[in-house]
Amino acid sequence: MSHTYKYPRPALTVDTVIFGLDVKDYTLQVLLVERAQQPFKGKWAIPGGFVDPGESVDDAARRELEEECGVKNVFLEQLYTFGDPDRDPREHVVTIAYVALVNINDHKVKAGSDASKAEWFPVSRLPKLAFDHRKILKMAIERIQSKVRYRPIAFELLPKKFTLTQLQNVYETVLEKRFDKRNFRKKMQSLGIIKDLGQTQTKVTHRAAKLYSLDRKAYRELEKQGGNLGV
Amino acid sequence: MSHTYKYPRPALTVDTVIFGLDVKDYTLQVLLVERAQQPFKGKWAIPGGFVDPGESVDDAARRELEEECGVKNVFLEQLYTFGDPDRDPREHVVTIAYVALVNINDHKVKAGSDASKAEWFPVSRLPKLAFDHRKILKMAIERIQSKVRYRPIAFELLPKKFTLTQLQNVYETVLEKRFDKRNFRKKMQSLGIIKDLGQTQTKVTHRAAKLYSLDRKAYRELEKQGGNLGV
DNA sequence: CCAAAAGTGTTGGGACTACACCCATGA
DNA sequence: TCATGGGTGTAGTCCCAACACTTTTGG
Repeated sequence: MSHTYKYPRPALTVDTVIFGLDVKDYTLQVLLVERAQQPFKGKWAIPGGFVDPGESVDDAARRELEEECGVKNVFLEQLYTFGDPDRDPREHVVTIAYVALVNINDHKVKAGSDASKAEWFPVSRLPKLAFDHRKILKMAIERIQSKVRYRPIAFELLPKKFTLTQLQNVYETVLEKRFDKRNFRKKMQSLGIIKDLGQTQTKVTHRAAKLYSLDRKAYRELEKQGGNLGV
Repeated sequence: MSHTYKYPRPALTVDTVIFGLDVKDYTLQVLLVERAQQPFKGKWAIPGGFVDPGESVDDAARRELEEECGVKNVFLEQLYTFGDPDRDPREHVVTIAYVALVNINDHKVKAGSDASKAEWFPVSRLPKLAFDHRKILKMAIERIQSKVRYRPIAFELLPKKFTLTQLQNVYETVLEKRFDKRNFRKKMQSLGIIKDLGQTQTKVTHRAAKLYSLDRKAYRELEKQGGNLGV
């Protein structure tokens, strides 16, 4: 079956830049797929696919992310729409790019469900990319870094109960920057968005750390006042 | 002539939220067009149109803006892509929204070039809008306000030579907020992005104000350091 | 000399930075 | 008792907000 329109239409795809956080070795990584076909056969690319008509583009991105990574309910947001007519040599393909952030340790090697193979790359050592994907990725890195300063996405990557050191590690990894431990703790505590659970770690070979959880209600309050996290 | 594709494709449009600044009465306004056809006949809408294949979506937005408003080289940037399948009752239409900012006094009544009539509305008194345009407009207002804090778009709305009071008026109008005159001046001067031209106003019935111009080189320096304007 | 807008300096408080040491735990 | 990471307080600096009066100009 085919589809006929009065005027020509560009094709529409969704591409999702999936960032994975490896808190263990302080690296921010990206999931890329190797292209099995021309054009750019053998080059690495940001995973993506066509938007099914009748499907919202947000849903297309969520579907894509789940197929690729098997995750739901992670940070996922629209980045930008790239619409140069020559970004794909075959025809005019407009792509709506999304950014996602997942905990890499939960999604280790997880090959793509289609024919292509998928692999994590540290953002500091990227391979050659297909299409205009280098440009998309550059914008995605800027976005994820600025986003983490304003929204509590760092918390999404941690277990419900976490220590302040774990939280600090997430920030340091995404922002590729170290913070002073004392100042970081003071800042987080003064924001009033984390709750001391009155519990501690167990089975650690050193002083057990206190456990905290995100106080979502307080967070939403802060958010309303345009609150950034000041990190 | 018609166009046939193997898989169905959503239609793709560009809608541009055109903000006009009226420095005289401190209002931020939006240019809307009245719809001549169904659906939403008689309702007001954000001006827009289809993306011609082979045309970049940025170019489509620039073309749209020039047709609608007769302006070039003003602030214009992509806002967000809206892709719910039911946002248009006829079929799945994905729209890439843009935001523009022009000086309303240069573009007074300027009716749209197509059949519909165009009118400026203060953002505080908007009519009923077609489609999901209320949602688009809300996001556009947030964007223009946050943008003006980070980028020197205020300067685009002023003549090459301007006074500090004029500059302050632009900020106050877009942000719908008043600033302390002394602090505003100190801030702007300390940023080092404006040059004192050593000239003054003429033909004013009060003390003549000094004239300044934007120092674009210094501005780009500041921009590199992620510099926001702190207003 | 009056009206109208231009122009300017100081002070207090809050937030950030930088910095070094003691504490609890299990091996 | 040692190794490991957890946990804390203070002082200096900078930036911001708040605030009122004098100056220049043309009418």
